[in-house]
Amino acid sequence: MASEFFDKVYKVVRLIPEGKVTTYGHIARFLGETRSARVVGYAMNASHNDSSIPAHRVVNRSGVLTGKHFFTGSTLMQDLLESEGIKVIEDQVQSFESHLWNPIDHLDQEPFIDNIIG
DNA sequence: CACCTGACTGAAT
DNA sequence: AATTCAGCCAGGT
Repeated sequence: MASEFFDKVYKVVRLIPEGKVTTYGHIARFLGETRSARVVGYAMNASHNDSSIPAHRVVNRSGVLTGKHFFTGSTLMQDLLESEGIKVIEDQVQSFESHLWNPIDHLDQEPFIDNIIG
């Protein structure tokens, strides 16, 4: 059962393009809850069952795959990212900033984002 | 019903 | 520069 906040988190995560990643903090900030980054992570945990949510594209602010332990197998999260063209070494996304997709940067370009904030 | 914990982060010390 | 603290939400004990 997802709260309104969780629901928004899921919608944002689903918008992350292939080959891109974003962070818990960016999502939280985008939703106007800068300090709820932790809850974003918790939302991902809660959404663990929903395969439509590309949780592997969400990493922490350093580009580290903090949530990989929650994926089946020890390297699935990394494999998924690498299959999208993102190189990962020791749980750390390489060229992290160049792969970073910040939803806030797309506020003007992505009309459907308005639906999320609603 | 009170307390603890967790895929985090920015500010304060 | 490194470490600690507080804040956020939901679910479990």
